[in-house]
Amino acid sequence: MEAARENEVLHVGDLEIRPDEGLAMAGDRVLVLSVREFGLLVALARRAGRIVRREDLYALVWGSSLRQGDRSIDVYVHKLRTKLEDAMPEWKFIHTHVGFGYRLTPELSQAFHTRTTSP
Amino acid sequence: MEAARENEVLHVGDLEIRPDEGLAMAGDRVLVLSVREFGLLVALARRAGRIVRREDLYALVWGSSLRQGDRSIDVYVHKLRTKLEDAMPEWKFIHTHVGFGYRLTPELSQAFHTRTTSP
DNA sequence: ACGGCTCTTTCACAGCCGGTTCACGGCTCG
DNA sequence: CGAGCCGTGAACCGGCTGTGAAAGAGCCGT
Repeated sequence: MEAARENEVLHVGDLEIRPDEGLAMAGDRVLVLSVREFGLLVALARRAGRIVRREDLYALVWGSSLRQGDRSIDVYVHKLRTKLEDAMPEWKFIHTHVGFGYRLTPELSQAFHTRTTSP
Repeated sequence: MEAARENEVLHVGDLEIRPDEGLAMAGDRVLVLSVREFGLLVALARRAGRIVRREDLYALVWGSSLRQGDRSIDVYVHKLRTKLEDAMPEWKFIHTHVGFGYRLTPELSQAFHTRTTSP
C-alpha cells in the first residue's frame, strides 16, 4: 500500500481528491465511496493520464499480489464508473486498455444520443 | 483536546457555535448539549465539510487514543443527531462515511428531494 | 454523608453496508 | 469457432454502524 503524502490534493478534471481524508469531490459535490473504491480512485488519480496495470492497482489498493482469476478490480472499476457517471454524466474518466490496464483521464462522453430506453 | 480560539464563532448552515462559551444555537434556538455532545459538535464543526476519522474525533474530544471496540463515538453521534434533528428536522448534518469517519455538512433531508434517477 | 439527578460508558441486538465471489454474456482477436 | 478478456448483476457473509437500555460515575443541593 502506498503512503499518503501530507495534505496531498489530487485534481483530475473536476475531481478533487484528498487521500489523507478519504474525501473525494465531483465539483462541489461529495462522492460517497467505500474504502476500496476510494483507494482505487486514488491509485488511478496519482497516475492520471497513464495506463496502470492490474497487478499494480491490486498491489497499491489491496496490498498484495493479484491472484490468477481474481476479478475484484473489474468489479470495483465498474462501481467507480457508476458513481462517477452519476455525479458527472458528461465525462468519462476510466478508460480500459484491453490487455494492459486502466487509465484515468477526463474525456467528454460522446454518448448523448438515443437515451430513450433499451429493448 | 484542542484549545479554543479566542472568541471563536463557528457557522455551519443555521448552526452557530461558540466553543469558548459552550454555546450552540440552531437558528435562534439554544441547543442543550452535554459536555461530550458539545465537544463532538465543535470538533466536527471545525472541520466542516471534511471527513474526520474516529481516532481523530476521540483524540480531540476525549483527549486520549481510541481503544479497540470503544463505541462511545457512535453513541454520541447518535445523541447529537437526535438533538440536531429535533431542532432542524429538514436538515441532515452528520454524514457517515463507512470505514473513514464522520462529516459535518448541512444537507437537505432526503425526504425533500425528488427521485429522478434509477431505472 | 445522603439521595437523587444527569452524564458517560458499556452492553446487546438488529440492520445495513461493503468486499468477495460466482455466473452469465458480450466482445476481440487469432 | 474457440479462447481469453472484460462488463455487469446478484448472492453470500462478515464486519461496521445504529440504537435502545442497563450499568457505572460524577455532581449537586440539602
